[in-house]
Amino acid sequence: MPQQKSKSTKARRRRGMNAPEHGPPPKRRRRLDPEDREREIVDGAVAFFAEVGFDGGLRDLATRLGITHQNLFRYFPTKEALIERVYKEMYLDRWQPEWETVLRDPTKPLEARLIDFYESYLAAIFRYDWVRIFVFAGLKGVGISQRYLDLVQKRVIEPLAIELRRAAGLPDGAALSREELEIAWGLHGELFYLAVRRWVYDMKTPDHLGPVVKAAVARFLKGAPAAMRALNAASAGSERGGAGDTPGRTTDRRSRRIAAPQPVRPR
Amino acid sequence: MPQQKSKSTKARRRRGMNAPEHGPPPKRRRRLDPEDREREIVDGAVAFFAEVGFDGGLRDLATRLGITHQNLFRYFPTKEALIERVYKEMYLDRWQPEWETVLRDPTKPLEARLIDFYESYLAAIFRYDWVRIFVFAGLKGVGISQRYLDLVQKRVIEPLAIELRRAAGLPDGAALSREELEIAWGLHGELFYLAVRRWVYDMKTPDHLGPVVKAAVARFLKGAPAAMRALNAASAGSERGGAGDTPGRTTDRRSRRIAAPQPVRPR
DNA sequence: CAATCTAATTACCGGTCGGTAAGTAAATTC
DNA sequence: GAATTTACTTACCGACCGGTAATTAGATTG
Repeated sequence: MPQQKSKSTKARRRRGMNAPEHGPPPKRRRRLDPEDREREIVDGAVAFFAEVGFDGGLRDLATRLGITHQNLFRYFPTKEALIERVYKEMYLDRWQPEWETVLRDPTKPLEARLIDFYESYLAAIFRYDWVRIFVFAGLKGVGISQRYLDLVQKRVIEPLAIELRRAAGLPDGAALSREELEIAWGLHGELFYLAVRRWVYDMKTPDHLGPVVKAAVARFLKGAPAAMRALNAASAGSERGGAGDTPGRTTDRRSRRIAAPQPVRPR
Repeated sequence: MPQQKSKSTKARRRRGMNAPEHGPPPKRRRRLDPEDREREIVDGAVAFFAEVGFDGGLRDLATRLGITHQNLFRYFPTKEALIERVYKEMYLDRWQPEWETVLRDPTKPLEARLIDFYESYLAAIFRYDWVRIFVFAGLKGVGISQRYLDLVQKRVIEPLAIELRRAAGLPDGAALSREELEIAWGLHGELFYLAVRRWVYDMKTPDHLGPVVKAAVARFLKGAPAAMRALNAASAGSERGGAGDTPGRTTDRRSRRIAAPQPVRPR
């Protein structure tokens, strides 16, 4: 790691041009402050790998940045290290802890909480870079995206499932079954798939997410509590008919719990 | 195209061993009938590219098949041609026209139709190979996966949206708005995202899809017709607020139809 | 201005990629 | 059995990959 130099000279930095200079490279050699250059490299790498995937060549990336590919090695010892940095920027540094509190805020109705959460969440991830890199990483089998989804499950899906239980008037406390989690994943999946359609398959999608989120949440909440109740069908019948037409298999539900040893109780 | 030989000798084919021989390659040279070899190559390519993506090397693929990579060129003039063949097998040849009729069958209630359709559809696509190649192809920007999704929209999503209109007691005939389509995409996306969680992110998902499909459809139908009605809010009041809180734009909704040009990739 | 420091470069390496050309061997035919 | 056909292989090519080593040049300092 050659960066982070004397630090006494750090004050008088900041030259003029910092734009990535996409066009024809200036003949004159640009000598940047290491942290500026590193910033450019990381940002460029995010955009580059999002577009072509992690098999993209370092020479191509360097060309986009207006530098030679060797210069990359001054900042990252290996391609893998650069990719790790991209992951970090995308998934570790961008998780907002408030999300977890918004979902549990008892002063607001569940519908408002879900709308607030998903509007904020989508504002963070509904982007070309984020979605595509996330999918690339998943296909590559990189552990970080799997761990990210585990985080989503623990901090979003499980709390939401518990709220749904409450909204359905069901007793709390028992571990969440896989089927209960699947209900909560439904809303999440619907919205994420919208992002995939947009950024992976380049389909036309609504311009503004707000109305879509509101509609999806409202629709979701109209069916989800009843579905939770249907899972725990031992107690009460469905409230409007229609959904309860496949009543079987709900008796042994308690037997196949999720493996999670820890009680999902929010901290 | 070297295959498809004299055809007069086609009758006396079929040697013994046809298994892909995954283990140590037999020292003796296997001389296969061209169509058998081609079948092995295509099947092997599907499995191989599904695993590592289309950047996987032909030498690796050939090694798995127990042949040399040159032999591949006897059957496919270029790597791209092989990949095209994989697409064809996966997406063109596996579409079942009955799907389109099942959805419109007027003798069954909509819920039963949706359950039948999605159980059949998922039985076809909820597979490691299919899902991963579909996602790989989308990221690569290959036209075929985009065209496939256009097909899905035309043959599944649009008919479903029309059925939802009917179920909501709305007048038929007018062109479908983007928002109406988005409702129908919701169910589809929820189920496809389940496949992505399973085959791309290697998460635990329910073992049997039947109950999941039934639950998702039932839940969906509890909210979707109301959402359709909320979109055409001019007629009746929404039954619980929420979705209709951006009431403007519903009047000129007819003006921005699906054909809208929409700026691609604003970024 | 020369001296210094170091960001960024040119030059190069072994390995692998998709693809070509020539040779080899397994089946068929007589 | 010998001749023939052709499925398959070995040998090789230029281009490009990630990565190393030596060199150049832009800014700062005296």
